[in-house]
Amino acid sequence: MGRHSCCYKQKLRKGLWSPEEDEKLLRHITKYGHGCWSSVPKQAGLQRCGKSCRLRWINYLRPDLKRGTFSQEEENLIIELHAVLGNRWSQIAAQLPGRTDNEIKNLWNSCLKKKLRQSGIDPVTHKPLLEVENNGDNQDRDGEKVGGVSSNELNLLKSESSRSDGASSYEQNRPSSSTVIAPYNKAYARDMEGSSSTSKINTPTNFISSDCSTKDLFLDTYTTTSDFMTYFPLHNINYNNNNPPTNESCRWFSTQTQARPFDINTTEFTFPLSTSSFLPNSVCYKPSLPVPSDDISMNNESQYWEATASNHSNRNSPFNSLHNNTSVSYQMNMMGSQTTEEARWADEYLHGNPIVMLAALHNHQAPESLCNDIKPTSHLVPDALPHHHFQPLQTSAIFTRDIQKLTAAFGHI
DNA sequence: AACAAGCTCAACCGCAGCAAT
DNA sequence: AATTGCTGCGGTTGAGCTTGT
Repeated sequence: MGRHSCCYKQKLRKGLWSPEEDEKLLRHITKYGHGCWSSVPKQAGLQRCGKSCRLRWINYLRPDLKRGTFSQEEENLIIELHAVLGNRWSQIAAQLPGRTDNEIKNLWNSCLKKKLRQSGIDPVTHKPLLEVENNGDNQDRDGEKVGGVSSNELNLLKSESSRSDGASSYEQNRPSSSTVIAPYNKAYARDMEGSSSTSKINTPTNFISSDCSTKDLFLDTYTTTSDFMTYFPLHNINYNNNNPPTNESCRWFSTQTQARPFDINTTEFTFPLSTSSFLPNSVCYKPSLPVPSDDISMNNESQYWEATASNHSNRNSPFNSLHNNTSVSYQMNMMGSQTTEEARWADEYLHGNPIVMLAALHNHQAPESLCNDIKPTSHLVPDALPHHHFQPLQTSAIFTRDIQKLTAAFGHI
């Protein structure tokens, strides 16, 4: 590489670690802890720089690392979190115990990105590829390189050139998830004010600052999503006093989050929740995920898919127009290599995704409209919270309760 | 069998943020 | 206020492996 590096300067060893080196480092850290990383190699008798030791420990030697391939649940969670956090790998990794940011980054770059593309979803924006491509000029069909620059890169360049505040391009390009989470922050805060279950929760003091932007709430108050998720007691989201959590619904969460065990019967959850937990039936991913059996109209998969598909003709749905649009998009994609299931998956990803859906709710916009900052037509966007509109779309009583809960919590989102 | 292309993953790099001086 | 050192992060590289021709 020929570039300057601390290892080069100090003539230290580089490259793969030998078992002996591993043993030395492991023994040293086990015995003394790492303390100041820059002094570790000397103390451990290694010809490495501290940075290299730290990396080796974090990515390989740490005893709490989970080895092996990623489970489907983990992959799903990564995709969800990426939609919210973008390439903030360390924050994503914080939600997956035993996984490193490097590991997740590698998985994303080698596998998940491709999966999303194949399903017609832009891995950068988490929007339909065609929609993304329609916004650009010299872009190919599936996000691959055109003239040496991928469509995603073009998008980034575009957004980069159009901004002046110096923030990362992804902040603009990605879905407005920060504005989505904020209502939950508020709802949660209000719930927690009168809750007896706050003992274990370190609720941020400026949690519900009314003049604070939603972005501030999300990104500043909770410096990370992991904070937000960690603080978030599930039952406060999904149920109100009239609808306490049932064993059945709890069982659903167990299946959805089985990668990380937690006690569903405790007063609150202390493990970081998947964003999909907000909307249990949203089924953001392929329907290999178990469909809850306890909920209305969700008793079998075919029924669910049927309901979702039939929504496209539901004139009352605020997402009617976008459904039609995306259906066309996916059908066009399917003319390539996509299967019906993939198209459905992509459809579900967008229209069942709690992030996108709540963004729509919050801004009174359809998900795509929200992404594009296009104001929806008024007849599609009722002023009141459209409870009934979501039922056919989500076919989820729990989701409806979520909305009611939010409405009860702070009225007009 | 040989080669190329694609993929995976460990490791390196530069940079930014922070604290100490 | 400027400098220095440390840490953590995200982007990138490249060796080794797998798969396809």
